[in-house]
Amino acid sequence: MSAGEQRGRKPRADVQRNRAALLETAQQHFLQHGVGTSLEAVAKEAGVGPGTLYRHFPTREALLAAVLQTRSEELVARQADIDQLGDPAEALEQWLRAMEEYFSAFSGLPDPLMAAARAQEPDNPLTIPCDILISATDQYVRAAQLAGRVRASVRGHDLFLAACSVAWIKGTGTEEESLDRLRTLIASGYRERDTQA
Amino acid sequence: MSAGEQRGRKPRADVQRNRAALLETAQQHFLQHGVGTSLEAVAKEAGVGPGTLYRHFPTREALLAAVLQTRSEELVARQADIDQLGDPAEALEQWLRAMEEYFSAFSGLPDPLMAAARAQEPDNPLTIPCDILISATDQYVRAAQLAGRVRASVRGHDLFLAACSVAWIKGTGTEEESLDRLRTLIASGYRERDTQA
DNA sequence: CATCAAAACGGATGCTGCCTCCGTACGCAT
DNA sequence: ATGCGTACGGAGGCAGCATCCGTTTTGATG
Repeated sequence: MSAGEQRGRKPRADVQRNRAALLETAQQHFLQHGVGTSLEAVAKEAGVGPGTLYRHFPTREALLAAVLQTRSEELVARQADIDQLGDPAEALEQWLRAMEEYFSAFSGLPDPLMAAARAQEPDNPLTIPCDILISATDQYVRAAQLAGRVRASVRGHDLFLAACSVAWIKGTGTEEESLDRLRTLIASGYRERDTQA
Repeated sequence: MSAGEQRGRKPRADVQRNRAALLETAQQHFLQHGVGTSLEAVAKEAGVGPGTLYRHFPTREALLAAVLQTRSEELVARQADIDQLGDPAEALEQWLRAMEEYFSAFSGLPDPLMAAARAQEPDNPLTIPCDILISATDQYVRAAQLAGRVRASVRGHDLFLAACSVAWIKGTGTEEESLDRLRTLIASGYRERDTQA
């Protein structure tokens, strides 16, 4: 049992070096040029051939998912903070902002993310993060609903889509003020109206 | 004055033929493969060389704008119907749906549209339609606000962005049910709460 | 109808990026 | 030190973009 770790040989040193260099360089390029950046350029700057890049990360999505790994962990870490909050409505709001920031880490990121969320191809490495995010959102939504702060008809998936939309618009270069107006609009949409008992 | 129409020569026949063929073929390809479709393929199927395509439409956006022309006119036509409606809230709602359909004419259309709406490059042929749409939206919003049906803080531009978002999500292949939920969410966001006098 | 010049055509061309394949070199175990 | 297996990386095939220029088409003119 526990077969995994180092069956047979020990992992080679250059493999780990190359992988690390690729991830670091890829992140820089994604940040500067968006998710559509040239993979050849990434390989060249990382000091490896194209073949090496594609062996480590067979598709653009695989590379993207690997680069996103760090940020995913940050998001999970933020969840701990958010869960500390007493107010479930406040928690939901902060969670939505956290997701939105995650989605807008790189320009153009929402597109492959949505594709992954929809397609349900189990081999797409972006599918897993998406599923996790959707169900996490749903939990925050339910909690806020139990407290009567969010309308009963709202689903986690709806707000996942909304956060993704805002991130997409952000990625198109819209001014922050317009984004804030949109966020407010959405918040007015999901919040429960004050029941005047 | 009225200098325009046919100064000097008469327009050549092949020019008009080619332009029409290109527009027709381009529309088919945009419909089937989205706005990112291969322009070479369009030219080939239209029976012209790449040079001819690029002479008629120097950029992808120019071709897109020309193809969109017909649909823009349909949208204007729908405005006449919508303006007939007595209820300004209903009018706004229908206008938003009409815009959304316009935005989702081709998969991937929202991206260049947003780019045009933001950039304000006067040479971008998509910029003009966007400006028109935003101000039209603003008029419907104002009318509905005067009737007390839409919250005072809402701007036409906000709902333009919202419609664009929904169209974008639609383009990613999300199911119609999820879209409807999102539309409802947005509507709840901009509608005035019932004032219980 | 014949001729001419302008205008338009279209394909060859150079470029960039994607992705694969395979001879070579490297690193680890012995 | 040696050998095996793994990983490397660049060459190469392909597709799409955008341009340039020799050739053809077209309408005007006499």
